[in-house]
Amino acid sequence: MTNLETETWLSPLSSAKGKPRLFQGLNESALQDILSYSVVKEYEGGKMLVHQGDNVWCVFILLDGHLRTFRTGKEGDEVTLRMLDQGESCMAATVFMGGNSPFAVEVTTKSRILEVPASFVKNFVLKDSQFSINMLKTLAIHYESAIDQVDNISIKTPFQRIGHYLLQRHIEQGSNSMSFELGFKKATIASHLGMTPETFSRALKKIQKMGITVEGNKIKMRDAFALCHFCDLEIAKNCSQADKENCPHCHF
Amino acid sequence: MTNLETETWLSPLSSAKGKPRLFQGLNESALQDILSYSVVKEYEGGKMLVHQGDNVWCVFILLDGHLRTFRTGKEGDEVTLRMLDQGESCMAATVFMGGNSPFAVEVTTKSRILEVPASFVKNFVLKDSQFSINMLKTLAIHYESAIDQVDNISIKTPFQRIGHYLLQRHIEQGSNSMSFELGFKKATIASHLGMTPETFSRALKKIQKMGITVEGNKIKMRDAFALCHFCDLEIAKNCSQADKENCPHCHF
DNA sequence: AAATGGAATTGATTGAAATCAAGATTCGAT
DNA sequence: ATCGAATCTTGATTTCAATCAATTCCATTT
Repeated sequence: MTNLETETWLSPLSSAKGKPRLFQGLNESALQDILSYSVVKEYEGGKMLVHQGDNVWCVFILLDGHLRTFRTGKEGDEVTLRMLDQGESCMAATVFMGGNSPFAVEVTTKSRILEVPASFVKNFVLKDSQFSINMLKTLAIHYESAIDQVDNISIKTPFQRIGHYLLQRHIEQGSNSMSFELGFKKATIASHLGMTPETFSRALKKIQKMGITVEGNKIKMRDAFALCHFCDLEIAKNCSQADKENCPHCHF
Repeated sequence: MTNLETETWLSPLSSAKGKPRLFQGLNESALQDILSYSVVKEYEGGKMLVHQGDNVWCVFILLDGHLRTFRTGKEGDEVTLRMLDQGESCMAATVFMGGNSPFAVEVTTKSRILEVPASFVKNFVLKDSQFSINMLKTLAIHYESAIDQVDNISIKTPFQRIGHYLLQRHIEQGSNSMSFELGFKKATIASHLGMTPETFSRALKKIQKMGITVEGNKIKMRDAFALCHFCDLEIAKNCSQADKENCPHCHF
């Protein structure tokens, strides 16, 4: 497989924005090594990639599309754990635990996915220390965002949760534009935030009084600081406006 | 520092039960290497080891005592994230993220703690692949238990959460004895399970109708299966009775 | 043994989000 | 454009856990 082909087939592997964290800083030969053991597959929206309790044989890296990981309770209720965008990966933790997946993975929109065999991954972390660092960082990020989710669900009101979520999305998407996409179905986000779609809808309505306009999947902000009310230390870390004079709320 | 001294000062490092996961499978020289860069400190209960947002300079490994990690919201409400027993560690993820701690760490009972400098840890994962594996497993476990917490809080009733928690404790503590310790203050557990102490107390009362006796901090079970009702795939993994004929509920 | 203070329990009340139940809106397919 | 299905919104009601408030229990100390 030549370099050119790699670039073509696996565009996110080289693009700045969606480049998988797992591949950052790897030298070309390491990357080729990984790719030679992996396969790229396409899935339609709705397909279940992994069922809760499945034994997983690979790590999934999302080249294109959207995935959702979620957990189902005995009575069929479910929580959305993560909503994955291009470049993100899942099943890394499960592969290291060597057991069954504690959650399910669903393709929400048509996706192209790189599947790296678990056995290869386990060997490769021993050989390539950059890859091992990437793995550690990936798991650390997942862990921290799970903590965030616990925090959100247990000590924030639905209103605050949505504000916090919107602010996060806004900053992730470059924070310069005055508008951004919700990216996922509202019911999915609601489930991620630990509330029903009805509650989500109502809280979203309430938030419009703060200078936010919601049109379907598009969120428009009156000004750059409309969501600052929901900021916290975690978010401020990634905010380009933090500590600037013109940010009215960054007084941590 | 001789071997004998190590054994004496750092008993959990060699004991089977509480041996830190981070040190499992390390050869003696690696262990000595780590220890020579680390310090052991003693703290009284109540001491705050880390405040939310602090910059951390080390990984903590609990040799003796109990710790609690928790997160505080803007209005002062808090969630307990983890309750650490002997041999467990914290701050590993934060060290790899290289930022500020997203949660606080409190000493709940007098503790002896091994403090391993962050800079050393970051270097050592590059040198010792067994250590790097241990680190990955540790993070994976933390991640999975955070997922468990999300699951608990958002799709289980308080009653189910407590049952699940008790069963977990029971199995952790060797599941042969018909009784086990709660281990932490009830209010702390309540906070970990996302409920108030009042709700915790009421649900605990309700659970006694299932053949569980609660006396202060001690839980006694009428029979080995009293808590099986709360079992799930995650727990069954670690249950020595799983898949056995005599377990009335293991029909996964 | 009495006294103190923190922790846990118990009861009464409130409130916020889930649930139940219709509509409205969007989107895709024909 | 028209139909149908899925998604989302809105309103009315219920329910479960939080809150408020008062004891009781327990561990320490004196």
